[in-house]
Amino acid sequence: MSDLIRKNMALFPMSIVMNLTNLTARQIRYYEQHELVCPSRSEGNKRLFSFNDVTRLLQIKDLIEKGVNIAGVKQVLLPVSKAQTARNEPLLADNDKVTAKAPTDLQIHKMLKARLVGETGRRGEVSLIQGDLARFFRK
DNA sequence: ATTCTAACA
DNA sequence: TGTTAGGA
Repeated sequence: MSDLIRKNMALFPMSIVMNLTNLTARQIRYYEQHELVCPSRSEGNKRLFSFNDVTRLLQIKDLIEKGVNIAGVKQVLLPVSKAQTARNEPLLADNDKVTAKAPTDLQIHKMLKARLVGETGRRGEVSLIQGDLARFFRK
């Protein structure tokens, strides 16, 4: 079984994702409304999250904690369509090997992501990012 | 027992 | 965002 399928497979319910991400159910549902994650549904209309969903939620959480609002998060994490997670199709936002289409937007996306999600989290750089980039995310 | 949607003291 | 009512 491919890794991609594994990562997009609908597996866990709300409770599990809550513990995994330390986000409230309210927040998780809210982010879903904003198309930041797209868990599939069970017959009983219960949300079923994939590994990718959890990963994205963790990234969202990270950005929110850094002071980025929904509008900003949407620009860092490309909105995902229902079909992508419901099925086992690749998520554009989760890989680097997506160089075929819209290279310009992708590059811009990666730049913003790199600046906002600095892996080494250098202090002092945060305020600068929030200050200079904030206006692009407002509203 | 869990999760869902909608709505707001 | 928290919380809660009312269902499934």
